[in-house]
Amino acid sequence: MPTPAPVADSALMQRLSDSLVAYYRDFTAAAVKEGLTSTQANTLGVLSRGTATMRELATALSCDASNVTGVVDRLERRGLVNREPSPTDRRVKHVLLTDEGRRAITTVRDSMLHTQQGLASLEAADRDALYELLGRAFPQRAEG
Amino acid sequence: MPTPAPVADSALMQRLSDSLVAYYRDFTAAAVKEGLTSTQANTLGVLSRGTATMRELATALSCDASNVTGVVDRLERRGLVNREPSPTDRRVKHVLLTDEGRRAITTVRDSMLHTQQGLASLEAADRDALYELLGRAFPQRAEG
DNA sequence: TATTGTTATACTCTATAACTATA
DNA sequence: TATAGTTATAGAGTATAACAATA
Repeated sequence: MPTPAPVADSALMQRLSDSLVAYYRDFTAAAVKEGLTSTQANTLGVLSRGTATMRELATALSCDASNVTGVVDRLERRGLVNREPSPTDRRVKHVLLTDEGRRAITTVRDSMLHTQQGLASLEAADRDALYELLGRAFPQRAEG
Repeated sequence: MPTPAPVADSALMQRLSDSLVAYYRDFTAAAVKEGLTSTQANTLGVLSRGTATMRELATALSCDASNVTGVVDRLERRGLVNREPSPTDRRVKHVLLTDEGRRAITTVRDSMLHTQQGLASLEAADRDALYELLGRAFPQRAEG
């Protein structure tokens, strides 16, 4: 047989699911080591890309805005984020990562050993290819 | 410059995170359309590969065994799974997908349009490459 | 009128600890 | 003694609906 049969769509979907489960397990375990839930760590991850309003956080976290209040409450109580009023719209609050919050999310990422080892097992060209393929298969939606 | 600079590890981690978030969002939305939580749909997905004991479900779902009782309770109440006693060990219960449960998880998978469209936008050779790279980056652990 | 953030409420998910039945 | 599954409990995540303040 000159060429192997193409991967069935369902097999690729299944492998994506398996990869997600493995990644999420690694991420959650790393978060727990820092005393964080996966939602809390995910929130810090969003904020590590830049300040966001409560509303923007809800969008990024794919959850209702009412949930963000509690999540940010708990993070703020632990000194990992701050709420600051918007200077231009008194309804809006900006959420910022504190230095301690930035340290926490960095530690979480550095603790994802399974994922890091898996990626490190690929050659540089293969990592580039994976990066490229993921970018095409999961194009990021335009934001705000 | 003859060759492009290799993708930074942090950039690849970030893209992996973004891609899996997009996948998970699609999966959760598809589950909600079927009246399922993501945990419930994930449980049906595990069972679609074959029967599992309560203990095996806990391992596959990466959660404590005590949680599985409630998750399976709710699925069973809706007729999506059944519990059957093991013929060889009276402590053990096997969880089976019903026809309705199999229909539900199939519908969920068929409803993941964003993911399907993303994958369909790749050529066959690229889908094969993605399948292969994910398999190497996230090798599945040996199971019981 | 519409939007931002919050509160109240109810359900689900999750871990820990203690328990029963069985091996 | 150890294991499978359950129950009790408490904390966290989630959606819906209603609300006050602001635009």
